[in-house]
Amino acid sequence: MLRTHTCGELNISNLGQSVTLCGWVQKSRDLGGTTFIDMRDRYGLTQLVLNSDTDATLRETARGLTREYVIRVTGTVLERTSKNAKMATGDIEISVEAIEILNESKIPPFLIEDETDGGEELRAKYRYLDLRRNPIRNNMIMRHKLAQEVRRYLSDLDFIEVETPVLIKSTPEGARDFVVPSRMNPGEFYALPQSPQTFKQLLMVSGFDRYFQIVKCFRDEDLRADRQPEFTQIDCEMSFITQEDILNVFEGMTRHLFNHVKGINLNNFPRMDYADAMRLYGSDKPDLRFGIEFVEMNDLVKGKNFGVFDNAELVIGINAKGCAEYTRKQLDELTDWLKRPQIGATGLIYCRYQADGTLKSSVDKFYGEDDLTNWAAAFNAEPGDLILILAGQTDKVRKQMNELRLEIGGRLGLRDKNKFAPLWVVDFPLLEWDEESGRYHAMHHPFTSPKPEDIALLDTDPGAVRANAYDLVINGTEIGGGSIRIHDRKLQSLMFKHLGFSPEEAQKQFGFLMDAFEFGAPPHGGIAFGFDRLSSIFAGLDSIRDVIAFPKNNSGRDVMIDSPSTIADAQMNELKIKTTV
RNA sequence: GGAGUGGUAGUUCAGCUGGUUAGAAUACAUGCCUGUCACGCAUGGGGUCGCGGGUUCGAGUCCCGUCCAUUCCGCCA
Repeated sequence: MLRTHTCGELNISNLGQSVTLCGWVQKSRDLGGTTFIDMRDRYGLTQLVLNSDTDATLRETARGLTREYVIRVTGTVLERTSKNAKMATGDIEISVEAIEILNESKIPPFLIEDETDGGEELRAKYRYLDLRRNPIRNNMIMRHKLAQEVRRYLSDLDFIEVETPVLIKSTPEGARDFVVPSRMNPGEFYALPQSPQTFKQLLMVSGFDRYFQIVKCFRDEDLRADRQPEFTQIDCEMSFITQEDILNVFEGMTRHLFNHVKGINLNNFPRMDYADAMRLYGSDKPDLRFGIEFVEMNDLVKGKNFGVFDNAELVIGINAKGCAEYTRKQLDELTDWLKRPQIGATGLIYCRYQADGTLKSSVDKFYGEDDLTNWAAAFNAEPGDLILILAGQTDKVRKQMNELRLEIGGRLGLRDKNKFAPLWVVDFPLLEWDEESGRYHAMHHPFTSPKPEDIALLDTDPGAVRANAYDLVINGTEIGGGSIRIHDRKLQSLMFKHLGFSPEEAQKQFGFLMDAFEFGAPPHGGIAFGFDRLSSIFAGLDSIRDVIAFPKNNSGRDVMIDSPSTIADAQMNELKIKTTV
């Protein structure tokens, strides 16, 4: 070992000891007669001191040290004459007796400090320097703890971690696959898994009973702040269970993680039907850190000759508590914000419950005081509140109101990063109509089982069939999702039929799974958590990039190693990939 | 595929209705300073204003195109 201690552990109890530390030069402060150097490693910061008692050539060496030099220092632990309460090692300093320069460093392009001056792009290019900073390193440490606690919790419940293949088969369902050419099978391709879904089901057929894996998954779709082309899932599956068992085990896991990693004890997670989530919040992942439920107003507003409301399929409103003070200008800005193409509302109608108890709406021409009083009652509004109303086609207006609700919640400071509101959303629809392809798609995936009592509806009203599917939502982010699977060949075939597969296609794509179901497949189900998203929520971040050691940018590029990149013609030839221009 | 925002010193940014030599902070360099810890003080170096074209007597600023970054919509079973 080149060192006797780390830079984070020395304190007043070490006084007088001769120690050797290794680390990076964080900063030096040369006061003329005295030179202070802050030395950093993963564990902390220790101050070195050189003064008139120090050897002259040693002081000269110390003056030549600039930021990020890697040094090995031997000296004696002294009590500081002026202590620094803000530092863990602030009571002591090292009187330097020897300095060995282990490696020099160029001046880094941005500050290696908690509050850096570097922008995202620069930090990404020099990610190894960014990872030296406390906030990013702490994210990595927290992520490690999360993974460790996941393994501990699940292992204690007899789950077994099994690795599944990364080179698998491309399927047409779901997201676009990343593909890998096969040199030994010219013209053929592997696909990288979007999830280990079929493998974990086969492990259930194999009798593994309880499986999990912390595993990389891949989707070749456009990225977002919370979406990377390669991401990590906590993938889980259990046999001989009901939906209730899955919810209990994984609610337990989530609470275990909050308890052991953040020291937070969460109450029992509420549950909500998909239909209620859509009706009350316009979203299948409502942020329950705050209330503000939708109020449906059709009965209150129809038939008063106001065309916008009369022609609308749905009129809904929310009560923005205490926002009656909003000026006309603020409301116009809010309206413009709603009209942006990303949201696409056609207009915003409001009703102020003014401080003096009177009601004033933007549609007073059509609605009298009695009407507005009824509105206020429906919203439990009080003086000082502002009712915001949207009208239109049901799905669209709910989606728009969801955006408005989140915006208002944010403005009212109700989306506190230190508050955690988990929610199970259950009873998702099995199928979802897709205009583009003109057929139903599996809302979750094609292996999800329908609720037995709804199977009859498959032929008459496929969109109304509910699935044994569930999502775990925390603070409006989908953290996990799963389902009770189909374990019967006949039912699985029926599903593929409803998804527009011919029997031949179904056999070609998923025959291996349906064949397996014929050899004693147990009833099973599972769930997968987005590990990056979970980590980002624990870290209080909106983006998952800073909980990933080496993330990709918005275009799927790694700007540090500069990938993806072209390959040599020889490689292309070997892979039998034709180049067409 | 679409919409928004941005690109000016190593870095983060300012730069108005187009007008002298493009600024600030910080970083960096040099000097001074014996208790700093955001040390202080003084001095200094540092710019293809993303790239290409256009308008104009004159473009960092206006227009067109393009590239890059970022956020969102589509997409993501």
